[in-house]
Amino acid sequence: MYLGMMAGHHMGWGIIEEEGWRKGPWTAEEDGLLIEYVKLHGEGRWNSVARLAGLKRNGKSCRLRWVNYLRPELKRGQITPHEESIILELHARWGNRWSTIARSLPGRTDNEIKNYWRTHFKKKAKVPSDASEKAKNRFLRRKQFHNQQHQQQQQQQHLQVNQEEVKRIMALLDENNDTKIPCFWPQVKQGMETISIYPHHTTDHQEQGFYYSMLNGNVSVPEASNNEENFLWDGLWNLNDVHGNFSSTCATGKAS
DNA sequence: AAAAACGACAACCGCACACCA
DNA sequence: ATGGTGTGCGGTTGTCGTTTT
Repeated sequence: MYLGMMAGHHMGWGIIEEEGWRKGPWTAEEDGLLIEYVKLHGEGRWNSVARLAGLKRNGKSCRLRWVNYLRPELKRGQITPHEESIILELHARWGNRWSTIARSLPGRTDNEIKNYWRTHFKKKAKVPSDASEKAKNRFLRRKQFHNQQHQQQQQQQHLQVNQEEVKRIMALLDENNDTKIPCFWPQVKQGMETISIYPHHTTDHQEQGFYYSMLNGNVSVPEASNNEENFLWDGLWNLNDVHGNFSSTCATGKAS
């Protein structure tokens, strides 16, 4: 039930609330006023917009319109297959933490991702006996097996990463100013295994260390990651992968 | 051709949290 | 300590266009 619609009176589907706030779809004129406001005053202080910009919209509405639609850095167009795979992987990891997922997809909003998920995957995700559920179970069994093996191994030897290779890759990422975009997290051969490197998002790479994610889903979390969320980076699995082939994922480090 | 169902997207709501006086 | 304000998040709903029956 749409309370605003009941409380206010219609102007098409553009509603004036009793308090005087407009609701419903934004007009081009309102968009223009909001853009002008942000140009002059920057983002934030949304409750001042009505007064300063002459908009009959409350602060929440203004913020939402800006964040989800008017921001210049927003990416338009369809979600790409690559973005889709990231959404799937991060949703498997974090559940409905849309804003967290959105931080890994530059130019996409939490609202957009949420809508996309609901439209494309919610029904599938509800069915517990489908192929992806079976794949997940296979994954968990496999992961458990590898964890047991690696626990023994890691007690004996500390993981030594090819530091030179890591530095080289990080320099490349920096050059491209690309460290926040999970287009490709590089992988480094480490003995028999391939390791994906997730850069820690601070300025000093020397001190931060990196997150490692083994191709086989096993994981070593270095000293630098000391909170719960980092610790959760114990490898990702791909909902798409119904055949049980588990790939290293193109995950991202935390956005700042 | 018309109605129903569906999909995509925009926008609202309630709640929680941070900050400040 | 507390109440007010601003902001962000996740859930939900409404609208509209397209597809299916």
